[in-house]
Amino acid sequence: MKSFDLADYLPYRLAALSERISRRLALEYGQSHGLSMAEWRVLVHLSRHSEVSVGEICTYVNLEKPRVSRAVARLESAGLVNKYNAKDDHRLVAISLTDKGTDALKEIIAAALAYEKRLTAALTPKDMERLLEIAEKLHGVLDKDPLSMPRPEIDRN
Amino acid sequence: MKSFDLADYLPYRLAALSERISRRLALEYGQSHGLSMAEWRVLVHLSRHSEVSVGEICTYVNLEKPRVSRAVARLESAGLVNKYNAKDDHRLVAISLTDKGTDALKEIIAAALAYEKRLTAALTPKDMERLLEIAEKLHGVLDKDPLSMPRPEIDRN
DNA sequence: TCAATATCATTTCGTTTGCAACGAACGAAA
DNA sequence: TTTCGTTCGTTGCAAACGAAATGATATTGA
Repeated sequence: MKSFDLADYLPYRLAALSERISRRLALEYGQSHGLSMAEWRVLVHLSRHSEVSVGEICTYVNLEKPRVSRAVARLESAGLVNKYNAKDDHRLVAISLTDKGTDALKEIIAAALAYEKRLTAALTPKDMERLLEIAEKLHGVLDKDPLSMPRPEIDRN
Repeated sequence: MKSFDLADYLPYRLAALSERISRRLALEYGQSHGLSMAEWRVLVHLSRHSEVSVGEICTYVNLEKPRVSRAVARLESAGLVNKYNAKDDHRLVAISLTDKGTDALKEIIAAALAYEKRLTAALTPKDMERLLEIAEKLHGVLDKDPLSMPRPEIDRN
């Protein structure tokens, strides 16, 4: 039997690190505002785009459609977003932040940025540059692999 | 409102990359042998350790106890592992690979290593070294954060 | 020795997840 | 206009998930 150690396996290492970071980050928007990761990502997208559809949010925040749909529903009943029918195309939906959502997001973004700062403070600028460069190389491999899921729109270059 | 782009947010970037890799990898052990990620990790641990308990697997493969317990149950009914009561301490369970499990694992490990090779082929040795170094720095930040989950045993440098 | 406490694996229970099916609304072609 | 195929968002459903409860065994301390 070939020797195989999870601890040295790149996909595992990345997953473990990423999960550890994500779970810690989830406390920032979870404990303070009771949001899930999906809800947090939806809000973030809305901070930059208004009157957007569920589908657009999906491609941008890299989540499945049912998940975004349910996240939006919860955000709506929490009063953080508005949801209308799109004027021109009645299949689509037009989602926007409410004032309450805007206020909540302001706080959460501040917390999220502060948390990111704590992480990146341990890295040199060169580290950061290299990390993104390496990530790009790995994405490049997956891009050429037809069995891989498409690269998230947001993560192009 | 402060500008905030998910695309530039380190925790998101890591999560997106890691998930893309994990999902592609899952095809290797999923389509060929019908295994879940939890089952795959359990098998991997068993390739190096015999007569282990559920708890030990947990700390090593970084999964919650119910998840490992169920993974082991499925692996057992698939005939890939044996599960006895530990000789000395009857609360513990002693899990080992069967011959069938050993054979399956041999194939899966080969596929997993081949897949990893495709990824790392895009990286220089220096890249790899730097990536691990950066990961270590990020873990270091989390280690000092009491709100963060404990670092996976396996990932201690 | 015998409670009281701790540890281990499993199971229970409520929630979340994603695939697939669905109905509604659009666009194209006849 | 009508019909067919497509694209929306939502929902049904079964599987997976994790926190907490459970039951079984060990260990500790009186």
